[in-house]
Amino acid sequence: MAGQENIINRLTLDRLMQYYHWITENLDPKTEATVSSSQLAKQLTLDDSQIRKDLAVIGVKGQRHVGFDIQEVIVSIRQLLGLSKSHPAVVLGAGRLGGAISSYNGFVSYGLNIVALFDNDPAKIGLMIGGHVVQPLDHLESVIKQSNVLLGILAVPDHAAQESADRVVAAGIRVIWNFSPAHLRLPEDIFVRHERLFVALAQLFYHLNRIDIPNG
Amino acid sequence: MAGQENIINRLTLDRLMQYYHWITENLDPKTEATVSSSQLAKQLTLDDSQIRKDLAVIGVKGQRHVGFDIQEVIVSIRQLLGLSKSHPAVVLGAGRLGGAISSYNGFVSYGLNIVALFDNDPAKIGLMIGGHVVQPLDHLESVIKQSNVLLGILAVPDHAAQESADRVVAAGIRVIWNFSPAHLRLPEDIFVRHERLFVALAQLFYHLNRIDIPNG
DNA sequence: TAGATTGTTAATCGATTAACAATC
DNA sequence: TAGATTGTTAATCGATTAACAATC
Repeated sequence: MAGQENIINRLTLDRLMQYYHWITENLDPKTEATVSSSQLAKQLTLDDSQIRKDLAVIGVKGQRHVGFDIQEVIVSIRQLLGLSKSHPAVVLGAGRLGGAISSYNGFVSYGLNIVALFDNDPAKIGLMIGGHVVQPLDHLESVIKQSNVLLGILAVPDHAAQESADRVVAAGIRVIWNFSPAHLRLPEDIFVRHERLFVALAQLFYHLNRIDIPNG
Repeated sequence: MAGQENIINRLTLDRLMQYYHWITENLDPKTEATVSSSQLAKQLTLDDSQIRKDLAVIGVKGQRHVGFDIQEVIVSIRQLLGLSKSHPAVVLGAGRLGGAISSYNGFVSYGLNIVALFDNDPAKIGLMIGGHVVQPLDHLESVIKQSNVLLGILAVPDHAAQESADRVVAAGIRVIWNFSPAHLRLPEDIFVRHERLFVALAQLFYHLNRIDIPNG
């Protein structure tokens, strides 16, 4: 009874992040105190029941006739995800994508803290990218240990992905954000989120092809 | 009966793209002629029925006792998505992310053809990024018309996203790949794929927090 | 008060997985 | 042939949406 723990699923977590983002970007707690599920639903093109359910999952209670307290929603999501904490991470691959990830302020504002950026290309080592000096991969293990890093971000080429993943896991990484197209094979207890940007092309091209021939 | 058209859904399209990628990266049609659904399923951690169903959707027939002809699978997916065609696209936003998208060879190899990269920052205009000269937004409409561009890629800051989207749509864009966190409001007939990278942080942090306190 | 909104259950929808006959 | 594999239907699972009593 006590150890019963509900793992919140991916879709719910993604939506909660969207709620948080929209509220903090668009509502001013000084002028508005509450937000209703139908208001949020309209803005994000979602069903209002969905929003009430998601908020119920994390224990946020609304007030009938009024809506949800903005501050309570913000604080609850922030606590659930630890958005006020600093989450140290390492980035592997100092190409354009790795550089973009390392220097994107949108991530920083949520608490992502890139502590180091690695590459094995001697030409890149020593370069300054988004406030980070590119370091050789030799330093990987010591940096991970020293900063207690648990999150690894892979922005390496396809062929280097599995090897990079194995190496960061061996060094103590427990969560991986994989931007490479490769399907990684890792121990069960390592959590991996695949970004797989290239698969989007399937949907984009499919829709483009259907537009090209509008004589149906 | 004739006009009956099955729209293939997002999940199926994404998986087909994964099949295509894995097969072309890992199998050599010279040495192996077929691949079985269970083989693919094992490699991609999917259910084998799923794969047979997806291939049935696009009309690929396997051979009982043997599997699916690799060439047939490749050709069918390539034709469905038009992976051999060139798909012209414009990128808005020449920051690090826009630059990464514009210069990523993985996309080019599938037929994505970035014809222009735009920014409104005078300091960036004229710069060469991944083989593209950064152009001022003034050129947007003429480039879209001249090259018959139907695909727009948004890599602009949150606050500029809606305005950028409206502008490319007005110029003739029909499909949008949105990398900004903003929720875009656009006409029904415009297809939008949201990438929303920041929502991934919710899941990553949630899992990190659960690791931090392993005394459950 | 009347109207608006939550909280929650039930209904629906859709996607995934299991199962197995067909068959090479 | 026996074993392997497809093709497809049925079963299951899970997520979304509808509905509405509770109520401020």
